[in-house]
Amino acid sequence: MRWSQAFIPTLRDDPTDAEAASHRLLVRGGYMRQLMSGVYSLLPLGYRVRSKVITIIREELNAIGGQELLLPALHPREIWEQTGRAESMADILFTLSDLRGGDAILGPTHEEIFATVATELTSYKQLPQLWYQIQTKFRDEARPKSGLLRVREFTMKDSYSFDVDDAGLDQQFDRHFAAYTRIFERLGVTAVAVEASSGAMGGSDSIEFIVPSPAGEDDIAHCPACGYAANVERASSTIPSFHDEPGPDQPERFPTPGVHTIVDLEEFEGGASAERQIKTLVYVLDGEPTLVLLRGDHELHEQKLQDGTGAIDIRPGQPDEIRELLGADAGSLGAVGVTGPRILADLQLADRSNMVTGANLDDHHLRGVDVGRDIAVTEWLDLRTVAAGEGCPQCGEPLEVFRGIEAGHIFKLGTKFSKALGATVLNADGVPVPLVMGSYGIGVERNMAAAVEMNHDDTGIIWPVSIAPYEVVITAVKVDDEATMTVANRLYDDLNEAGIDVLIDDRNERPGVKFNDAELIGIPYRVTVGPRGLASDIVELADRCTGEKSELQIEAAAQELVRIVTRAR
RNA sequence: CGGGACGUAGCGCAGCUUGGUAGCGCGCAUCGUUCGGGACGAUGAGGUCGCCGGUUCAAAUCCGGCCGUCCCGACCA
Repeated sequence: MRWSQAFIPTLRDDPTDAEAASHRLLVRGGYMRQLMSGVYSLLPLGYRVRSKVITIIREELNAIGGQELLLPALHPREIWEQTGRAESMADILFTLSDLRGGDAILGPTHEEIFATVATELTSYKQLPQLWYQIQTKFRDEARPKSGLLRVREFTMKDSYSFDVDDAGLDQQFDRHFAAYTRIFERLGVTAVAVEASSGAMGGSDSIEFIVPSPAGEDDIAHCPACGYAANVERASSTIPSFHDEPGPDQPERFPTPGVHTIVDLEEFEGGASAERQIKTLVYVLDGEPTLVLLRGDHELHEQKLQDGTGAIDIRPGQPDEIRELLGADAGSLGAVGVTGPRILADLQLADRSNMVTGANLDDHHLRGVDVGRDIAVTEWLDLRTVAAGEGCPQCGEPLEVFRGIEAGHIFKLGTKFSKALGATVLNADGVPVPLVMGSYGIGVERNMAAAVEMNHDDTGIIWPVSIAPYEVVITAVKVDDEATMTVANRLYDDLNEAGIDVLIDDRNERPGVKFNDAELIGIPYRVTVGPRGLASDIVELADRCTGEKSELQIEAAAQELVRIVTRAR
């Protein structure tokens, strides 16, 4: 491509509304433009990167036996009602109606539709099957952000596996794990595999691939010693057990005027340290008020609450709901003697005694509470948020917590969707069994952004060769110098012929402008052709990643570049 | 959905307090001089001041409503 003919609208200034590095650089480098919140147009450079990402994904999926197909983005609402997700995912569904008055949904993911197609499978002999597509998803995110990292319309590679039993699913899951590992390697992003919550997907097991980055939105608990890694939505940890002094035979109520928080009670004369307090929260789970208990210094993780209870709709109770339920305001709540609502308690409260909690009477608390004796716990769950420094659940060494971008997610779905939609086959015994499904997703544009987050500097993007829009840029220093253009054009032709993606900067601009643009858009190799080098029969090679410069003999330049680029791919 | 900020030329911004001809830098076009790390001079083109309504002789500016965008939080694959 000749830069003079290309549409590469680079900007001198950073766009003000772009915070994340990938957002800022992709806009400034002329890769994309925003159309509306969370919706972007990919310009020629952006489209080239996207195509390369897709090619890599496609190659790796084909390598594990995936069959590519294409399903609609427009779905009838009824199918989504059959699995209950019209309701459970309602807040992110784009919905529309057609001329017949029917309701339609723009697909946010495709489990329902793949399962529908899979109803045509009839025998275990046809299994396993692995189908995938590379297709546009629509999710009406409450808060799109950070350019391509969190958008409302995006391309996803989603694959779905169908097996007759769990053993088959496990195999397909493991194959995807390996394929994903190769994909991220080839994309030039380091992704860490972590245990994750399945969220709205349901199913038994799921693994996220997380690219460490402060621009991400997921917190990962990681053990440097043994390699344990889990999203905090799911991570557990060990903490020292707490030794309780013996307490009274029954709880004692005492006045605590003005005490409304854990900290207040710690500082209150006759109060207790946070470790000795029981925090009582009121949540409404699918319309049902529920008490949630944790140790005073522990934070609830709502995803754990949702996963642990299977609730679809989950929210903190309103002040009036709390008062109606317990007869007191937040700050004086407790579960002692409460019998109506469900009481969910964090595991760390088990066997604790002589603790302090609210008395369900404003400005009063109870001391000497023995959890097992005094509170009618309905269910014990892991509800607390893991914190850095706590013990690894596998080896006990201190955990680290880091931020990252969810670059991919693979799920063992089980039979949730096949049962709901009637996708069954006959097994070897002639008995109809629901297909055992897995689903596996990678966000294409999100991975482009993740690659930029990981690979950039002050002057611009540093693309991995594998997904760079062009592998080589030839910078012709002086376009009205005949010798320069002869050499530059010949090199351009030779590289093109050798199958190298090459861009020649033949614009009539000053060299500084060209160098800066080349670095901004992040082409891995820049070859400078100009009178200065030509005088000694050389062109200059600059490596965008290392910053190193070297000289190439003109006659050997094309061959040498082909060798370098081919090796780096 | 809660909190905060912003909307004026392709991009980055000033002007608004105190109402009166819409400005600056970059970019763009033409010409000239330049040319190995974002040149210089000259001459130009380009704007329903987010939208609707109100006040006023007069609104980018004051008032009301709406829309849009970003950031923090909540939520989310």
